[in-house]
Amino acid sequence: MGKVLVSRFNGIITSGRIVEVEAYNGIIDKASHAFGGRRTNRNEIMYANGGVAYVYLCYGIHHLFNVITNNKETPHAILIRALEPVIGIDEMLQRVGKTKPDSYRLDNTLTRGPGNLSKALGIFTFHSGTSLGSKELFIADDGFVFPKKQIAVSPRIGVDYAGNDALLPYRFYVKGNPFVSGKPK
DNA sequence: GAGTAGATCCTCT
DNA sequence: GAGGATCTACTCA
Repeated sequence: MGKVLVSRFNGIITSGRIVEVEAYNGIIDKASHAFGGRRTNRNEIMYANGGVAYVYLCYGIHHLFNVITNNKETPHAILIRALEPVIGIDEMLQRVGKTKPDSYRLDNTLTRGPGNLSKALGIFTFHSGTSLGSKELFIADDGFVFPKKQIAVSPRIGVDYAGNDALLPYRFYVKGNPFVSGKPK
């Protein structure tokens, strides 16, 4: 949280500050693809050493971007759910297909929600497995931190099928930030 | 403003 | 052959 996710494809730089994330707690988390130690072609990446990207297609439309966080054989992941745009806003708008020349700089749907932010940064499934130490895709730390008071916790979104695990407080977000998905309070 | 359907395709059973 | 870590637009009130 508070760090900056940067993509640099074809010399075009786009980046955004991370304002909303969800944790997926490995093999004991029903909402995780790795629940019960499941291991498939798709989620094989989750069992790799931390620091790589895990991207997959959801509902046939949306690319969801995760960061693998733990050691080899321990499939923990963080889903990046929302960014606050920093660099390359025009580029991102083009990728999303938004025009709105009048008020587009205030458009907070650009990187709001996991599907949108992946599209905005130009991240697709073939980036799955990319190291976040690469020059194309990485997370930068510019020293900025959100005050603890601004960080809120809640259950995760869109994981109702996971039973009790859907209630776990694994979602973290910046209070009042307009790019956070879900309903503002 | 709230609630719901439709999009759309890869992955696993 | 079914369903999903989602989003948008449209309906109805």
